[in-house]
Amino acid sequence: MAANRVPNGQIVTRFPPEPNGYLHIGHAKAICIDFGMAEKYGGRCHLRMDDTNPEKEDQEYIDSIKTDIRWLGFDWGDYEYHASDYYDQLHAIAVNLIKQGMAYVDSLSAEQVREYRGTLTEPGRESPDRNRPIEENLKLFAEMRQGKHPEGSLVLRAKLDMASPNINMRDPALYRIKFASHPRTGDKWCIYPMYDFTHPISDAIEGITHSFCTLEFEDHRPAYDWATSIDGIDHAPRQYEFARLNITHFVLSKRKLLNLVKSKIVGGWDDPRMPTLCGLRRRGYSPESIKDFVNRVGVAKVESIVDYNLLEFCVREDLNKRATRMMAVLDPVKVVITNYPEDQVEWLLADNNPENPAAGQRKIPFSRELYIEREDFMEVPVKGYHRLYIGNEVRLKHAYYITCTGIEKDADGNILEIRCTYDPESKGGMTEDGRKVKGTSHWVSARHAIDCEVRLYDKLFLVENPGVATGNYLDDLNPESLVVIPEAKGEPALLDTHSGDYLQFIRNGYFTPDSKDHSKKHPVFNRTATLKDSWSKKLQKNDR
RNA sequence: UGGGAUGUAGUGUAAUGGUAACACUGCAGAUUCUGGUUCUGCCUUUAGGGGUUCGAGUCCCUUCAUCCCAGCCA
Repeated sequence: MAANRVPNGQIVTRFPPEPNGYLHIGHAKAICIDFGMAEKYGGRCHLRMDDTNPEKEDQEYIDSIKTDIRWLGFDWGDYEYHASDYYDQLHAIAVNLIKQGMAYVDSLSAEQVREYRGTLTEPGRESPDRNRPIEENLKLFAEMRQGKHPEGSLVLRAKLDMASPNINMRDPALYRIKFASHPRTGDKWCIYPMYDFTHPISDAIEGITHSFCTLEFEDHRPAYDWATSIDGIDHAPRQYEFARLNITHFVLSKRKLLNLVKSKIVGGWDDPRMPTLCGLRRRGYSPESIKDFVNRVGVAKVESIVDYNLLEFCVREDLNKRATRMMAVLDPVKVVITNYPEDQVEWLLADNNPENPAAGQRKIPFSRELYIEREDFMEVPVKGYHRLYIGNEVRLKHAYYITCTGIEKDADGNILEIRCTYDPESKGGMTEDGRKVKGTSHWVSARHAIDCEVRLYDKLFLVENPGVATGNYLDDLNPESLVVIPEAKGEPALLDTHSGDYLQFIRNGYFTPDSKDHSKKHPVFNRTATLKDSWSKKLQKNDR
């Protein structure tokens, strides 16, 4: 995109987050564009904190933003800036503007400014202060800086065009008074520059060539072009707009995300159901899957809503390649292999990842009493069911073929244990005679099993566009977005997993140890995504 | 009713004025020691109407639809 505009091919971009919230997947799109363009054309990308509103901004956010960008795999090198680095320069430029009669101090109240601005269809009127003498402007502006005037009493405005059809050009505010302490400049300033003034000039100072931003800034481009053409600014970056990322079943507005956190609907910014980068990370998403997703979505100027399915496809595709396969039983029922020696234990070999032989193998213990998934047995099998039922033979993954001979129930009819026999010839999961066994179940040896907590995460919202039909996105919350299984049974090797590991619990989905709560003493696994499940789909169809 | 943008399968994104395509979803089937993976096939597209042209998704006119803008937020 327009890289040929730069003579030596050196393009310079910037990612300019406002540190007033955590980065989410929508920002990931911007990051991929800003850093990606620079990478692609052999340029560089600056990280610049757009910190011009001390009331909303916080060091906590600054730190998290840097962590998240690095996690995604991007590096701004030494090019780390803050809009607040330019406060002195910005101030000098403003003073010059006043001297040239191009800016004035306005004493209209905020309400009055609004009235004078006119409406979308009617032009505005000029402020009575618009022609205040330059000397007076200079004096007042100096006093503003010295803290001699209360917040809201005065504002510095550019003298542009009150009749402009573009409201952003009707004498935009350049500086406002705020007696707020800034995370970086402390109490040095009590006047702070506005976005339309700060952003373009910061871009110019840094030698940015391509300033990418979202569509809503399109209307600000004339203001951007004005600010970068102020006398003394010798570099003219150009602004390009692209559409924001929207994803079905998600909300991506800072306000709504903040509300989810504050109202404790989720556990925090890094709750695995949040679309924040820290949330997705804790959920078990790899940075590669997120970047792949963003690349597949593409860049355009049409407002669009991407199907959540595409995101899930991207994680699954990536995790399928890299996740270590393990076995865990979430809803255990006991299986007793009646012809297997009481005290015998065999350590069977299992592939860590069939998609990647280099991942090696590990050993899992097999014994007479096992757990399998409750839904892997049916007393009265439905049509097409090829798992365990009385008389049927199935394979225990990596182990043996077993045939169900009977079950034992309690007084209420609950299945207590399933009795089976095994075929010693089928060790490793196959036989010489090549007979077909359709069903394969995962399992865990009862005496070797470890107890673990498993957190089953699902979409936070039930509908594609939360709030659109109901009027309130909170009405569309999925009550089952988190289902906790306090005591799942897992194979022993699960004890050796760590935060950041990508796992697949065979036939159950992709999981990762929780970065906050997981420990050897109390293993906790978060479900990143389910496996595709054509069987339950088929069942549902048969029900209808 | 001011200004700025945008309309291509269900979704997202491509197509020097020259056969409308790719991915996801959905559906059907094959393979499989995960009902996963993999593979095969199918469904469905240029907002409407005019015009220019041998030929239009692309150029022109027009209509319609959608989004953004009236912070001393970014």
